[in-house]
Amino acid sequence: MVLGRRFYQKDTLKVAQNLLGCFLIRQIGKKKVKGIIMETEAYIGEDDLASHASKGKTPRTEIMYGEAGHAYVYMVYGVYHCLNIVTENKNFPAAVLIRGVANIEINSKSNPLFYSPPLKGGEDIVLDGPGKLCKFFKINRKLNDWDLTKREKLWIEKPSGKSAIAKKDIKKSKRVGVDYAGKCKHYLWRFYLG
DNA sequence: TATACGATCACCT
DNA sequence: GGTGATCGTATAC
Repeated sequence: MVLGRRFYQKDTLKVAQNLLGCFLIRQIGKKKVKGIIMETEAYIGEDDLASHASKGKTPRTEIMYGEAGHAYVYMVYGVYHCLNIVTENKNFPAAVLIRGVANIEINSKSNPLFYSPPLKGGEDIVLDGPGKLCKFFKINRKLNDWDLTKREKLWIEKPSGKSAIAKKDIKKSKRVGVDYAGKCKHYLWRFYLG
């Protein structure tokens, strides 16, 4: 079942945790890649000094001020892309960064369709880090502002049945790479499984 | 127009 | 553990 608009319109910290265990799905033509979301981070509001929106609305960050359920894709260090999903209401800049995905499945036995990083094959693949993740899923700036509720190209599905993720299985920690964010760097807004 | 820097990763020691 | 790659943004001039 595809996650709809309402799923993303909730409190960002909730959405970040609810996304754990869901499937991130990328389709290009008939080729499909699917993985379980293992790690997320929340970026909330202009008061969050770690967020790109802390400096206000710009052409780059305006996506975060837009409708929930859209992708915010940006480039870091001139090399890697990061995938975020916009949350909460319009005009409030918030998003969830997808940092880690595991148990990758590819629905084609022939040739690696997607870029194959030097990882172990099969379903043991773990993409730890937004850069690797985006390389593998072929996520780039063309998908910036993409609507994830459309079930095309890129979307997220809930596992069938009740979510098996128990609260106790969700671990929290400080976010990564935000030492410059003052008091905000202490926030435990990174969530992960395992 | 120019400059500084970062929500990272791979490779080195 | 430390560093270099590398480029889109924001900011300053």
